[in-house]
This record gives sequence, C-alpha cells and structure tokens, in this order.
Amino acid sequence: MDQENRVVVLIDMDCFYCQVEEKLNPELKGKPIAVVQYNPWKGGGIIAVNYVARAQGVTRSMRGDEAKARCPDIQLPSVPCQRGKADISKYREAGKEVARVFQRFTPLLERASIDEAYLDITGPVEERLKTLNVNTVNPDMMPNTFALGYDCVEEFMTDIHTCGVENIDFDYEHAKRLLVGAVIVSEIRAAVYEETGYRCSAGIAHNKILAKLVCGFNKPNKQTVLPKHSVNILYSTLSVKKVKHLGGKFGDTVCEVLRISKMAELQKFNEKELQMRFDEKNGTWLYNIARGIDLEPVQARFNPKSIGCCKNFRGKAALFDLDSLRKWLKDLGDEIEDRLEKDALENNRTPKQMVVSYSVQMPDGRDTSSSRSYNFIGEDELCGELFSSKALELLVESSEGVKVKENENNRKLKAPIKFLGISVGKFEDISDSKKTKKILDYFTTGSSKDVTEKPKDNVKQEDKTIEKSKQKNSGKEYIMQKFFQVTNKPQPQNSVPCEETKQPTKTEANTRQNEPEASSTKPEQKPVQTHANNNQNKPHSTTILESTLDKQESFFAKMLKQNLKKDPQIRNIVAEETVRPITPVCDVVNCGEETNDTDYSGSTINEEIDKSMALFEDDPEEVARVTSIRQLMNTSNALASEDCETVSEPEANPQPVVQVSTPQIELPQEEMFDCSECGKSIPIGIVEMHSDYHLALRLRDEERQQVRKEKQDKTIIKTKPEETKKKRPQEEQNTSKNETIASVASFLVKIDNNIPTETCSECGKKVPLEKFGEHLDFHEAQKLSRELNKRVVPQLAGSNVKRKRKSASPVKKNKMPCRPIDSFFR
DNA sequence: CATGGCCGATGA
DNA sequence: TCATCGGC
Repeated sequence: MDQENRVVVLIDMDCFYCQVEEKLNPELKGKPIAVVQYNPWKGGGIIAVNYVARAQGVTRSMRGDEAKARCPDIQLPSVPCQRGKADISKYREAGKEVARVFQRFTPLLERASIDEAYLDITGPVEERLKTLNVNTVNPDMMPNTFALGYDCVEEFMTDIHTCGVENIDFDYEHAKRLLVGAVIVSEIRAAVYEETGYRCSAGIAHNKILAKLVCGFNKPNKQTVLPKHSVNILYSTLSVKKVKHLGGKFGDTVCEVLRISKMAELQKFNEKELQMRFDEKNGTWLYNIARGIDLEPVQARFNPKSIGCCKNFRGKAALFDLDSLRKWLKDLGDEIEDRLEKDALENNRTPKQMVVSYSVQMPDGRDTSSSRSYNFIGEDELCGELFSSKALELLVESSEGVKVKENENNRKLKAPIKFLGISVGKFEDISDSKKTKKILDYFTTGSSKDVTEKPKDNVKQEDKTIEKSKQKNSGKEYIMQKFFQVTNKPQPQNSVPCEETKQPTKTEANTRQNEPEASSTKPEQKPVQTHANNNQNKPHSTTILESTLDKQESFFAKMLKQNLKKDPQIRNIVAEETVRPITPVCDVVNCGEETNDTDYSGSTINEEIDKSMALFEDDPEEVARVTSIRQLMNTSNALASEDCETVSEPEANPQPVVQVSTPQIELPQEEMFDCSECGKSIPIGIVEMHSDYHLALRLRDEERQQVRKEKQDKTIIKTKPEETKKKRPQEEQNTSKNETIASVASFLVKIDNNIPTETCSECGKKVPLEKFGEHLDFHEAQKLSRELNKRVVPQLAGSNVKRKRKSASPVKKNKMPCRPIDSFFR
C-alpha cells in the first residue's frame, strides 16, 4: 500500500487529566471539574477542563479562582507533586494503559504525546475487507461517527454503496477503506472504554496531518472521517494556522509572504514557487499539504526517546546562588533517576547521554537559553547524584552566564537562572550495556576481568523484538545491578583499569549519519538464532552466568525485599504503584501538562454543532467558522442531492437515509428474500435486479482495481528516469515499501513458523521455547518490584521506514469510469 | 513573574 | 552538538 492510500488514525483522549481524576475519584463524575497545577497564586493554573465545566464557561486560560467564580460548584483536583515539581506519572501510566489497548489492534502505533497516538491501520483494514462486505456496514457499527462533507455517516455510506455516482472526484477504493477504518476505530475506542473507562475522540483520514486535523472536529467521544474528496470543501474555510506545523512562526511567514490565510489559497502556487519562497523541503511539503497529501509515515514507537524534567524559576524565584542551583539540580537529577529506574524495568534500556539545559537572565534583561550534553562512560553510575553533579559541571564549564563568582564567599551566580532542565536519551538495550556485563561478570566469577565489548549493532526499533528475545534476564540483571549499587557500595569497578579516556567518540556520530538507516536488516533475517540446543553454542562463561543467576535468585529476592525499606529508591517505585492517591492535596509549587483539546468544529449534524458551539462561545471566531462551515456543508449537500434522487434529505428532518442496497419500495405484502451478499432483506420481486446490482458492484470494483493498478505502474515507470537526480532512487522506495508491508504482515500473521514457541501465561506473548525460562525469570524480576507493571510492555517492532520524502509529484485525481449503478433500481 | 513542563524534530 | 521551533 503506497503512502497516499493508507488509513491513518489519530486518537486523542478527551480532557485526559480530568478523566484520570474522575476515574480515581468517582465522586467527581458528572460534576464540573478542572485539573489545576497547584500554585498558590490565584488558585493555580488550569491544565484540563472537563466537558461539564466547559459547558459552564470554564476555559483553560483561567486560573482556579476565576473558574470558581464562574462555576462555584466546580471541583479542582490538583496535580500531585514531588520535590517541588508536578508529578504527572499518574497520567503517564494512564496514557500507557490506553496505548497498550491501541497496540493490540496494530503494531504501527506512534505515541505522539501522553494522551495521543497515531495508528496506521492500513493492514487491519485490508484484513477486515477479506471477511467484511462493505455493503453490510451499517451505522450501528460506528456510533458517534461523522464524515466531513456529509451531514451524517449514513450519507457517506450511501455514497460508498453507490460508488459515489453523484460525486465526480469520488475515489471508491479509498472511501471504502476509510469506512472500514471507521468501523475498526469504533472497536478500538470501545475497547479502550471497556478496559480503561476512558473516552476518546479520533480522526480518520489517509495521512497524519489530516487525521490530526479532523480529530478535533467532533468532541468528545466522537470520531470524524475525512474522505479525500472532502478536503477541498474543508480547505476553503480552513485557516492555514490550524494545520499542524503551520501553527507557529512558519505558518505566520507563509501567510504573510503569500498573503493568504486559508488552506485553499495555498493551492494557487506551484511547487517551484513555494520552493523559491521557502526552501526546497518546505516548498514541497506545502505544495503537498495544500492538496491533502502528507507522506509522513506513522512510526512504530511506543516509548519516548528521551526522559527529562525541567522547571521554570520566574521573577523573584530565579536562582541567584550556587546552593539553590545545587538543590534544584539534585531534585531534577533524583526525579530522572526514579523515572529511569522504572523505564529500565519496563523497557530494558539505558540512556547513553544526558543533556542539561538552562536559561539565564542577561544583564540587558533578555533571557538566553543554552544546553550542554554529556555522554555517559562505562564507569558512570546512572544515579541522581551523577546527573546533578555532571549537570553542575557542564553549567559551570559552559560559556557565559552561569559561572560562579569565586571571590564571593556566599557564592552568588554571575547571572540569575530562570530555567533548568535535565534530560537523558540515546537509549540502548541494557543487554548491550558494558556496565551490566561487568557487574554480572563480577557477580558470577568474583572478579571483573575486562569483558570484551560486543561490537555495537545499533539496534533499531524494528529489531527490538528479536533483540529482546536474545536478552537474558534483562529485568533481573537490572535489579541485580541496582542491588549491588545500594548494598555493596564499593563498586566492583575499582579493579578495572580506570581508563580516563573521556574523549567523546566521534566515530559513532559519523557512522550514524552515513547509515542509510535501519531497515537494511530485514525482520525475516534475524531469527537466525540457534534454537536447537543453545547451551552448547553459548560461550561457557555465559552458561555459568545464567545458571548462577538462577540459583541466586531466591537469595536475591529475599535481599531485595529486605532492602525495600532501606532503599528509598526502591520503596519509591513500590509506593507509586501501591498507594494510589486520590486527588492529593499538595502544598508545594506545582506544574503539569495537558493537551488542549483543540475544539474547532466542523460539519456534522446540526444539533451536534449547536452543542459543540456552546463550548467555545468565548471564541467568536470559532463560532463564526462553525456557522460558515455548516452553511457550506449544507449547500454543498443540497447541490449534491440535486443530482441524486436516492439521496434526498429534507433539511429539517435528518431521518431515514435511503440505502441504495435496500431501496424503499412500497411492496409491503411481498415475500422477502435474504441476500447472501449483503444480508439484507430484499422483496422477492426485485431479487434479480438486486443481484445484478451486486454483480455490477463487483465488476466496477475490478475495473477500479485495474485502473488503479495501471495508474500505479504508470507513475512508477514515469518517475523512474527523472527520479535519479532526487535524494533517493525509486528502487529504494520500493524496497522500503515492501519492507513495510512485510514487517506489518509479520505481525498480523505470525511471529515465526519454525521456532517452537510457548505462550506465556503472564503476558500472553509467544516466546521461543528456548527462551521461555528466561522469559519467566523476567516476570519474576518484575514481581519482585511488586509488579511495577502488570504486564510486559510488548516490544514494538514493525516498519520503521525512515522519513525519506518521496519527491512530491502531485497525485492525479482518481476519476474512475463511473456507471450509474443505481439505475438498476429505476 | 504569571501556563509550565514535557517531548520531538531539524539545520547549521 | 546546540539552538530553536512546534505542539501537547
């Protein structure tokens, strides 16, 4: 499936923080609430508002006090905090819980934020089409669904059932897939609600930008489909700034330079023009998005690439002296440590780099921000102490501003610090960690002879599943490692020759850049593992190591449990999971995060629009927009229905839409016949006509497939010669395309057909038999930390097609030969 | 003082 | 590597 014909979904949780609070404290259900970050100043800043409160005029821009004034019975649960900062781990966990549900439906899942995810369900749609007759799709299969350009989904379905006879630009194949996509998304959202109790909204389109765009059109608890042929109608009123990537400065300059404000106006410029005014890449991107084309693939990514925390110190709260700087760095470092610990347990990875960022107030009053990074070395113990001390070093070393005045004895900073942040990233699998190996080696042999470092095999996302199966007891290893750090303070490393080669290895960066990125290793290639009798094949030391580990486990488990009380870090983990605070009250300065539910609204049923409009009565511009879109939609529908007798719908009565496949014919007496094709009851008198109709459908289906195929072949042949000067040759595109399909398919179909597997009762995952014992060990390790996670986070894999832009040749509109199939009913 | 904390991407 | 942007 090529990039322009995907089915892409953006699912966004409705006022997520509020929902989490409501779930934790059911008392709040049905009441107006807003989550605040507790800040003694004016009742705290609101970061999420539920829909009850929105209906009463509470908005995100208000402070807690204002909300209370406008809505006296509003409840204001506040984000808990730790170390003087907001603790949003509650919401992070909730977000993961939801994403795990998504994950069951497709491996092609990209978490975009704490409460948002893109899903590429092209594969699942194709699968479903094998067993699902589109003509049997009915509205009951997708409640709360809207289709842009239609007053209701039924109309959209009718269009599909009639193959869009009344619509000149109708791409039947595409629309059909979006409809099936909507069915699947309904199932996903139902599963999410069933299993987590959370409601969400979704946008369904053929790329990420459009899916994101329309997701906010109908909220809450609704989903919106944007078929290709409705893009222009939408664009005619859509402000440029509403489109992702155009909401900031770039969007402003685009509007200024081109003197436009609506997306439709962007279509007036050809690609070259746009490339000249902006750069090549942006020009092409603008040209494409103006036509509803966005080739950005959905990346398979569940875990964040970096973990960080930061804090503002505004006004008088700025940091003026070294002691306060130390204090805050310590807090930030400790938080990172906590989160890293959890992350290591869940994902078996460890960061290779940390970054400290800051901003200082310059003498002229301006704030300047900067950041410095540090690559961890083998001897580094990844703890809060390291993070904070390293951060301080980097700060003091760094160019200007932060140096301490050495002469003063109270150690004032040269310039006040207004912002501090520490983050860690560049994760690698723990099994690749030299440090872990050293510790384990010490553990098993009693000495830490230098373990020869494994050649770096740059594990990429799609290899992770396999990589993971190669790991041995990673979770356990990590706990071991941790265990030794807290109980065996004199680290075994001291016997290692302390090489002070602190030089950052330049080579790595270079090789990374030159790499064509990942996919050179096909997923099918890697299960090369010798699954026969692995112990023989393994190096002797490894065998010993594993058996030793197994023997030591119970000892270790005991020690760990005993140490739970002693070790504040471990206790911390446990506490977070076991004591669920119910809307905790917090006295410390706070912070938080929540997405704004961008509630622009679009065309739907009129009552729905009216309902939604109440939500932004404070924004006259939005109300005007909604109104104009509604008018536009209504008129366009009126126009459409002029050409089509089957779809005639009185404005005031949005009632029964006539399904073409079940024409309403006044033959009440007649016997009925159940059509085997679509399952509908057909009057016996027209059953022949009806089956002719299905035949016609099939014929046209084939015809369209044919035309599509021809079109595709043509474009490939056509673009091939001129493509050579572009960034990447067409061949590469094809291979990466095929790999996408292959890897997706590998998830849909089967993991591996040769290797004997066992299904783990803990996580339901199929595990190669030879690794099963180790797999169980991993669960044991998890339980030891009081089941920090109820289940193993399934490793992501699947395609990781690198974002290489195809040259932007505009897709020709798909004008299919269109026979009036509904003539069968006349 | 007055969204703030958090994350990803990109170009030089 | 760092500065900056965009968005939640």
